[in-house]
Amino acid sequence: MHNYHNMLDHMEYTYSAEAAGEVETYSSTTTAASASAMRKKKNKNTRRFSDEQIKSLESMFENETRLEPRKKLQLARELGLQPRQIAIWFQNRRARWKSKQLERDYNILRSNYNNLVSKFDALKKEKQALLLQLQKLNDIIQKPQEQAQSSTSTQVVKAANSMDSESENGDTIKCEAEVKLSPSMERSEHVLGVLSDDDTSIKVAYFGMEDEPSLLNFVDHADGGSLTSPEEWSTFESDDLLAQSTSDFQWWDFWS
DNA sequence: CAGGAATCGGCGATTACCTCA
DNA sequence: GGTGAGGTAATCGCCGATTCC
Repeated sequence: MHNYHNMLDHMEYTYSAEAAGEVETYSSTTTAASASAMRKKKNKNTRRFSDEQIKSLESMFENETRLEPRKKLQLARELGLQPRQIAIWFQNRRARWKSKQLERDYNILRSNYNNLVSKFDALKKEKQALLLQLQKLNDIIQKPQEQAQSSTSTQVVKAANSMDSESENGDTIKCEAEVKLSPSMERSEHVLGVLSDDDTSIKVAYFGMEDEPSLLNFVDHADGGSLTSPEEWSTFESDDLLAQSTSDFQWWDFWS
């Protein structure tokens, strides 16, 4: 709509070849066809900026990536270039910087991602080791209880028998049997909890949580590794979700 | 004061040309 | 010497912000 201002800008443009004496100023009355012809001629006259010019432009760019109009005019005078050329150079320079920055950002992201992947793998292995350790502990605890339970059952049978035969003393014998039975039954419920795949439920169900903090500590630091710190765990709230994503779909595959 | 036209400068995409392997 | 790739100055078309009337 109102883009012609750019056309005017471009047409009134005078190029660096002017420095060599061939000043060419395009007027706003130039037709499109002749402008095209002149552009071709202009392009033939196009020369790269000198090292000194580039050096000045670069040092200016280091200070500020966008030039104020006044500074642009001043720099143009100093370097013997047109203000438009200065503006274009800064424009192209910003584009190059942005492109490089994108590349740098990409490399940083890729590096972070690789770190996360290796941490995740380490955590998976650690979890497997802990589960294995837990299972072994469970087996160790379960065996003596089974023995105790079988001996208690024998006593209960005996007690029941004696209750039948000695009904006048039955009350004391009956109480003794109940006291011996109940702890082992409760323990067997906890043992069932160990078989769950959920770590939190394991801790709560098996160790009774706050009741036995020493045991919890033992589990948390079983490997002695630094990966078990709360900060590290916070991003992995659901192992199952991550495990699913790794088995069903390698979501990072698109990088490679 | 509101609103449309004009101006300015920036950006992304692209072109034209040059240099170099 | 021809050629393709990469770099860079410049162009084009568009947009948002600001100024002018």
